[in-house]
Amino acid sequence: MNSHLLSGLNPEQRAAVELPAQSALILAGAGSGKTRVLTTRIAYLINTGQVSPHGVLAVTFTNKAAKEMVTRLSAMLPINTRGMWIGTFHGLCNRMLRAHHREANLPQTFQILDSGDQLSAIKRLMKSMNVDDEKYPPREMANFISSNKEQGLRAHEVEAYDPYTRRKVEVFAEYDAQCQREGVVDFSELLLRCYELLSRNAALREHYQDRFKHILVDEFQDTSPLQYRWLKLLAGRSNALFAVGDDDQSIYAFRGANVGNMQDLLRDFHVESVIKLEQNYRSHGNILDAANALISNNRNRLGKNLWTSESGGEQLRVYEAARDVDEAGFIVDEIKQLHREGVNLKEIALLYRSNAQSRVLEHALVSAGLSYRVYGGLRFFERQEIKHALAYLRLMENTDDDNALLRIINFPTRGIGARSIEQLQEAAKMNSTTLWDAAARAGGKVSAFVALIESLRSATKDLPLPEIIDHVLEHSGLAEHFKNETGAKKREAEERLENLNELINSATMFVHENEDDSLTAFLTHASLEAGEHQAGDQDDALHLMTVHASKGLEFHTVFITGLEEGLFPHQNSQNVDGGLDEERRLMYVAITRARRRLYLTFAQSRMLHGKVSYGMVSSFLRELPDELLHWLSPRFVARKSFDSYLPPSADASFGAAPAPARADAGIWRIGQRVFHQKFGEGVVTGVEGGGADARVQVNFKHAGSKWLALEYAKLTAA
DNA sequence: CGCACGTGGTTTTTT
DNA sequence: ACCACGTGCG
Repeated sequence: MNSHLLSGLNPEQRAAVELPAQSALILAGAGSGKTRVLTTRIAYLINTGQVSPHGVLAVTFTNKAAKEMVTRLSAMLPINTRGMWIGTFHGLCNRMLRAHHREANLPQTFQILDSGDQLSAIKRLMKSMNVDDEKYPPREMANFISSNKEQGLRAHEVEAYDPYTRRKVEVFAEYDAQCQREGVVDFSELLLRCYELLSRNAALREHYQDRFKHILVDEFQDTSPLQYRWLKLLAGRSNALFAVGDDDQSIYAFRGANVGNMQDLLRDFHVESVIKLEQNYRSHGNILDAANALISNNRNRLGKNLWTSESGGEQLRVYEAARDVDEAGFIVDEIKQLHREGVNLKEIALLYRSNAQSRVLEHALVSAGLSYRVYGGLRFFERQEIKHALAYLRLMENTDDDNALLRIINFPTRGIGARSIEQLQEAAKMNSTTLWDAAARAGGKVSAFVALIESLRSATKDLPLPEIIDHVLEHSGLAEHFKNETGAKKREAEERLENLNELINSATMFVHENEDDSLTAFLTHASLEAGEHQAGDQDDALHLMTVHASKGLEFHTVFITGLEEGLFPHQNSQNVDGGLDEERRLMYVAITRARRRLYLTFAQSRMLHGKVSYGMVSSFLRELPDELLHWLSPRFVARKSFDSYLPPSADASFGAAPAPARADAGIWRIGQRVFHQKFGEGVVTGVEGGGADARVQVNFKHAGSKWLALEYAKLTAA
């Protein structure tokens, strides 16, 4: 009965699916059928009676991936996937913590702080602790706390040898105490708390170890140390951990991912079988050859080479533009041509390293009347009006949630000013209570607010979820507030009202799709699934997104734009250990998104932070074999190498584009290798100013990064 | 309380 | 260039 499951799998995929019940690492290259192997493995285990659906735990990073797995599994097996433990790390930890909230020392209705909530909680705390927010930027503090938790560390476990770090540790400790008082947890707390729950409570740990005979992990290269420890704990001595990942696509080290987990897994789980999935079903040969050539420049790889049974296909098309706007113009022309040839717009992606680059592209697309969609902006549950509505609901659920209270105590305005709020905070601090308790004892407008929340709560006690929300919107004054808006803000307010209505719709959907249709469950859903970027695959529109956001997707045609030294690879990666390698993996991800056609474009100059800046072609382009590239810009037709690169002004014959306004920083360009009498070797990382003020920034091998005034500094090309 | 203006920062991001 | 945030005034 498994023949239909296994048919169509190549030998390696099949070997992975049919592995005996032991831990394994599947090195799955881009486009090698990774998700298919993962889901087929689960179906196979269940079908062969090796495990019941009840005994499987499958974990992913995104809700999208989890959903996809469930959908595919349902198509393969006639089982109810609803109760199965398939989800994100955060989703599964949340589930365990809810089930054992007492043991985890949490209220049953604990709420989840998203990154924005976390930041405001930290700001508030720092104010009350009198911490200087110039010396300790709240954002940095949030990072400090989260990254320590991702390492599995509590405040008292952090090594602090200097007063600066010690102060941060104090805030860390106080922050956790504040969250505990308020009955809220942030994202990393969800994981750490769950880890601690399992590690301290032997009975619980053994219960889950007995249950989950097979643990499957997607995108294993993206796991953090804490996530890995959590997996190890659940796997225990005898369960099988089936990890699928690709070290070459590890692009999230900056947020705590640890590729080293792959090596550790081999050692810790005595993995005998590493299976490599190297056959690619996505791209033509030249695209894969380019990807392979590029990534071979990285050291410390587990080693993998993608191949395809398809033909080589086209060469990669390279285009150099004078300015960013010309780059955009070229892209528009090519897209129009492709569209005429019958390629759907939604089969074309424009990728860039950083979000700011979308602006110029968007401008050109609008002028040309091409429809597009930018992926990755603000998400539904992160919109201001939605967060306000949710804050009412959260406060009704859990009055200890100071964050929620502060957000809405004066929104819409009800005459409770900064002064009254300060008094509340002082009173709460004095009596070590929450703001709600302090508010309950206050009079006047504050007590009216307390009464409002209480009346919302009692009036909605027995209502179904969508009606609760409807009632709150109508009686909190939120809907009213936006309805009354006039003048310049009218349109904006109308949109916000629409979004609030959409919130009711999403609650209706939620009730239909979930067994647990409580308010708490919905609020959790809102925190953990910030809302898919509006779907809408129906209309034919171009895809614009960062390279990061493109991971996992594929397109007929891909444009990788802004291939300039300093942009991609990004100059900030220069100072980070292993930074360049991660940038190269990012480029590898970008290249492997393309099925048939790949454009690589760059510009000699572009607007950056409000100034024109000049860059050199990306070193990544130089790492691609010449024979795979087809130069579309005239300049380089006769030239095979970049070594004789000249500033734009030196070549008057270039195209018809107007010459860019020239910086007097002369011939120095970002990415250029230089030599200085005193500081030695370095690379130009910035160019600015003109005339006597012209300066270049150079990152010296030994002397570090410096700004040099060109009038005085003696720089030579190296 | 709310708006106007000034200032600083500006890679990537899911949960 | 652009946006988010904070301060000071009406």
